[in-house]
Amino acid sequence: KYLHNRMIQMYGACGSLEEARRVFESIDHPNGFSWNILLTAYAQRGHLQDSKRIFDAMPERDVVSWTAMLTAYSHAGDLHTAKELFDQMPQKNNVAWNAMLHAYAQAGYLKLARNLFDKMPQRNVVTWTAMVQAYVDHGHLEQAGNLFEKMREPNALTLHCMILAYSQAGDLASAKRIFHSVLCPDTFLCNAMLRTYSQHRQLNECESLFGRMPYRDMATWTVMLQAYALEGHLASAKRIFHSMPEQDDVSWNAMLHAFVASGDLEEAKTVFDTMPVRDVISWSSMVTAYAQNRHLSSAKRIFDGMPEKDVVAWTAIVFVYAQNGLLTTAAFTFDTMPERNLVSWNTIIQAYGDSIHCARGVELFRLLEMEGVEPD
RNA sequence: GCUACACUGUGAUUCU
Repeated sequence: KYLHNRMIQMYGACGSLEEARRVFESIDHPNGFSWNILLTAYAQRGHLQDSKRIFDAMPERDVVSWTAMLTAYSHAGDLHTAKELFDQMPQKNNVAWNAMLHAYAQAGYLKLARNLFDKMPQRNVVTWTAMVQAYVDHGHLEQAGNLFEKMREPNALTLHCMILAYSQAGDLASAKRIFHSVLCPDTFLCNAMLRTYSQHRQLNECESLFGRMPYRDMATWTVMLQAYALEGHLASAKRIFHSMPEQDDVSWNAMLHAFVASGDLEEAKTVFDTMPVRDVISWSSMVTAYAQNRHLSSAKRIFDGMPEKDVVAWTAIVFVYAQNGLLTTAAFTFDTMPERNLVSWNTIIQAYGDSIHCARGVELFRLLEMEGVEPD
């Protein structure tokens, strides 16, 4: 049963929900773990209705099941139902309170989040970090800083959150100060600081920190690769890529994208043909690569050849059509694509806005709001 | 012993 549960979880993690369900159904008497794991597999993939069906079918629901549902509704933007679940939960633990706090924060209700924070039975480091993060995300840097100062045991994640906050606010000095307040920063934290330096185009600082890091993981190398690529040092980026102890799918994609972004179609093609595994990210990078070089038909050929397409890939091809003046094709593709998000809406609205059909752009903007997508 | 909460590296639009 333990092994079966692990299998359900693994299938769920890689998105094979059918397989996950098959394993679940092969279990004689699934235990509470099995049910919860299946439930979260569906919930974390955004299959809200299926999650709810599983939740309702469960022989018994514990605090884990309730919290998983709460989070699922929160991620789907349904704060109302999330709150109802929270109120109906037979018992609540710290995790449940934290999940509700985060739900409020995600929905932009900072005051409600803070009220919850103040009246919670206990607060742990997750609670504090979620609250700090909430202030950061909504641009309340001062309150974030105040709360942070009061924390007794910030962990790497909390520090990372503050580093990011100061970095986004353009206050590199404060970010550095926090980083240097840690005696032995772990790889996680160093990576965050590396990225911050990279974003502020401090390549020398990147190199110096990189050189001082006792341990490097995949993220370390990939951030360095990007830092060089961002400055246009493609040869150095390539050198980093080949110096890595091993390459994973993320670093391959980062290398590919570096060449795409630099406009080097030939190198991009070579990487694409060499990489051991091409996922949906690699394919859409290639769509963009051809589109940038005005190879409309090649872009389309790559797109059509994709084994699976996600919303990013669809949006990329819509943009390619629009950019080449094929507004009708862009619109048709937009209408028929299986899923749309804010970026896809922006893309099609801008396409109309740039054309003589800007009234249609305005019309689409209203449609976007009707679909319940929050415009930016 | 396995499940739920904040959480570091890769792709699309605009702005910086």
